[in-house]
Amino acid sequence: MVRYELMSRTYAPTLKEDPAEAELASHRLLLRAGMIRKTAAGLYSYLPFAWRSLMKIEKIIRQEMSEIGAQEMLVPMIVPGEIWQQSGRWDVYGPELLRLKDRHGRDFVVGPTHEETFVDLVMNELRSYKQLPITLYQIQDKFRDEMRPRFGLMRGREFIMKDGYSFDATVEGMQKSYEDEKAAYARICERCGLKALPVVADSGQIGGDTSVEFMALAESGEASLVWCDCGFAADTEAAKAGIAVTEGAEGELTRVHTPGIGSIADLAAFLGVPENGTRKALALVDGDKRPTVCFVPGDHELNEVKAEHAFGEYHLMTDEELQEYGLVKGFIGPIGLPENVRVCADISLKDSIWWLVGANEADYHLASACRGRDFEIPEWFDVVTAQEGDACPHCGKPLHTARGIEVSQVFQLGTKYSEAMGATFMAEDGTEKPFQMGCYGIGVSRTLAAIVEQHNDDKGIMFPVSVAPYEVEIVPLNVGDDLVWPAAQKLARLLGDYGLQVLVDDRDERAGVKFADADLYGMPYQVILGKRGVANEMAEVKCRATGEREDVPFDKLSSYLVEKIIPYRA
RNA sequence: CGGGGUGUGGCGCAGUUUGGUAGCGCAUCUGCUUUGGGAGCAGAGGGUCGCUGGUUCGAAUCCAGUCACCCCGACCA
Repeated sequence: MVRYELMSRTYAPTLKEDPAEAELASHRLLLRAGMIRKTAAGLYSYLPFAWRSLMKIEKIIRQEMSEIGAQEMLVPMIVPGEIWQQSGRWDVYGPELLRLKDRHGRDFVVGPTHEETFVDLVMNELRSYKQLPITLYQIQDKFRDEMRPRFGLMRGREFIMKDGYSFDATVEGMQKSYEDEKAAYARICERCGLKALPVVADSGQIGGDTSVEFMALAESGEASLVWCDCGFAADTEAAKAGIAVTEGAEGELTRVHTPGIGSIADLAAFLGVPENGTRKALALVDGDKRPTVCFVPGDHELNEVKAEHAFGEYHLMTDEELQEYGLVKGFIGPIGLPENVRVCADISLKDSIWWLVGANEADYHLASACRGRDFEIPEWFDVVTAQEGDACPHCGKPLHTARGIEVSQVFQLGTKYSEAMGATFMAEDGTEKPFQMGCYGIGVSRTLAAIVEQHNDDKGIMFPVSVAPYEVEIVPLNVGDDLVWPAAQKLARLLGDYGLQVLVDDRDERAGVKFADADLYGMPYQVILGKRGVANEMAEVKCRATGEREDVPFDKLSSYLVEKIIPYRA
């Protein structure tokens, strides 16, 4: 019975130098610590240490799922194309979806997510409201053919995901299932040692109305979010913030000569007004191929996700298109636009009457343009990205911005998939109704990357106890010594007997090599055994996270470490 | 997919501009010394320079094509 692991028997090849391809701390350190290796672009092999860590993350997930009554199961990774055609996503999902044909020419996809499979699974057996609610989940590899995989585990093409699906009879039931799952997700992040924030999110390609994603706060995160002291937080792609705009001067419509001043920054400086006192005109071609001009506050940016909700498959006009539609780049305004142009504006401008705008004529702007008197805006959309200082939609205080890694997301799907696929049950009132669904995803491998991202220093990883591959690493400095090595074995066995997960660096390496590797691996506690200490039955215990060292007598070592470790297990 | 870049022993790189038959550091193996923060000395093994074709007496080097990977932009756990 092995109660501890020998370094010489595991496979964790470290790199002394930084790999050229790694930019992010997590990518760099997971490679250097011998936890992952790239098999191809966006495809990573998980080596033993990474796998042990992932198993712990999964264990935490399983415990929390069990707490809320969700059942684990497993469906095939390969999905018949037919059910994707039923849901309609076969045509909607782009090249990110890996499609393949079997030898008979039948269509299949490698599952990027499994709403279809689960709906197809339950629709014939769940026939009555009496069988509901039910929540099923699995932990499985997913494949998304990302256009640009990067950052190691952060954005791979194949990745480990926990995906869960709830089936309810009523909207209220679905909301309860959703809230349970959301609460479990918050606990999962916390137990994995992640500082994460639930933020209001866009529901993207998955669909549905209500969605929250959990963002692990990290400067290196690809997602940006806004948050408020009152507890509100949202993905900037979804945030409906209050935006302060400055009114233009009241008075007669005035033509202002602004030679060569086509940018907002130049215009604001030239006329001595704040940038949000100007109105930026964005020219685009909407999903129906109509030329469109959309006005936004001068200091805000168009948000691509929101714009897609408003305009469909739009694109910003090229210089050629601007010319073709008779628009003057840098000087577009609402007065005197060509007839066929669709005109709209961001809702933050709805209360604003006096505008400073382009004159639709090179080198001229219009001051005191009065909405209602000089022009009208027929359509209003929420299309700009919230930014630092915008007002919180809940309490009105200024929002802060931060960056984060999206580790998980929960969605209220409603009947999107059940209706499309004809998945119904018999309701209490005797009518056939589509299931009310929710779906819930955790990027398991991305969670590992996020943990490393939040717990590292210049020497390496600093694993939280709950997800560390091993809890203790014993570092005998001289394995050839006839006192040190027997002591290392004895202590390893002892700590193992107390249930601690122990790794012993039994390699015949120099002290410096072992110290450097131990710091790189980042096991929470190092037990360092040198000749002098061992002669006095003393071990030096180093806490990786704090750097604190303490000399502990052999006979106190197990109780010392048990006390430090057991309470911090997940 | 658009733009930029890189492919040379296991890893990190030089050599390419100006063609002349491949080098450095780390790692590996052997021996001796060393042994609490990535050791020293001596010796050894390992590369048809991503691939294909072309130019040339001669190609890592020049030309064409192709593949892979990385970085910047549009998607998402």
